[in-house]
Amino acid sequence: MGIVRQTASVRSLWNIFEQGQDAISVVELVKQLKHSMNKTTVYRILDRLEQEGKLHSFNGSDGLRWYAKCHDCSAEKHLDTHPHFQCNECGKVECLSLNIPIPNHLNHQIDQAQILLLGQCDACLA
Amino acid sequence: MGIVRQTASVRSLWNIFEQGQDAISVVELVKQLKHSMNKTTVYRILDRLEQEGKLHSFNGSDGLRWYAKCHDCSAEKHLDTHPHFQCNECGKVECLSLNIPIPNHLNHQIDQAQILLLGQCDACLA
DNA sequence: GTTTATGCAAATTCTTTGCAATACT
DNA sequence: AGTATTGCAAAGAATTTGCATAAAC
Repeated sequence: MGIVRQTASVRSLWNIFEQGQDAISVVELVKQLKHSMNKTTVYRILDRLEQEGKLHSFNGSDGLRWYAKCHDCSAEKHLDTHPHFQCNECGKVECLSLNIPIPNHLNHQIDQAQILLLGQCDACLA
Repeated sequence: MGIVRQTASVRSLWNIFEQGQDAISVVELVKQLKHSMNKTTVYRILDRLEQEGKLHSFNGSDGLRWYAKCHDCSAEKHLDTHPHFQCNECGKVECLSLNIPIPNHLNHQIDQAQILLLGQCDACLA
């Protein structure tokens, strides 16, 4: 795993991403890992995994920081413009695998895009 | 269902939006209005103005809540998809007046879009 | 006069920091 | 051995809440 050492904590945390839903808030992770590691450690591991390009983070509409496994964003060549969908009711966040075209004639240098779509998920609609 | 009253505080706060840049963080507003009203009041007025449709809010990459005057979003008919641009260096946020097309074949009910573009503003590039 | 707005202080919640101790390679 | 990682406690920062008072309609 490169610079990031293979500690038990890192494996526990990564495991959650391998098995669970694709986007999880830090708060939720801290809650789930409460008995196996300190919350500070959770924050720090997430930081490292993001720097390594294994995860990407964004801010939910709830003001929390969310992390998700990187799919195409690891390429790093082009601007990653896949949106995240957050349910207004249950708060769950989901990565959507598609590309939202961003016009490039804006006279701004754009390095990153955070696209958050808010609505209701199928479960909450039913 | 209460009405929004025209108080001196509301006018002071609104004044900042009329004169200043189009997007301001709550923290900045609290700082600017420190001597004329309590920070709790700032939060509450912003809340009301947003409910009235005069302002819209979104979360910056800094984790802060930002507010901006509504332009087209007041129409409320269609999905407002104008992006906000935040400079990674100075942190300033700007509303960009354009429409980012969101595909509607996603099988999600989408009520709102928060599009945050990150990069460097002209001032910081120079 | 009734209802909404405000101030103040305190509480909550999320995140970061410092430092000594521990575990990885 | 050397360096990255962790735990813990404490600090910081943003936002919310409860309640009594004040101001708007």
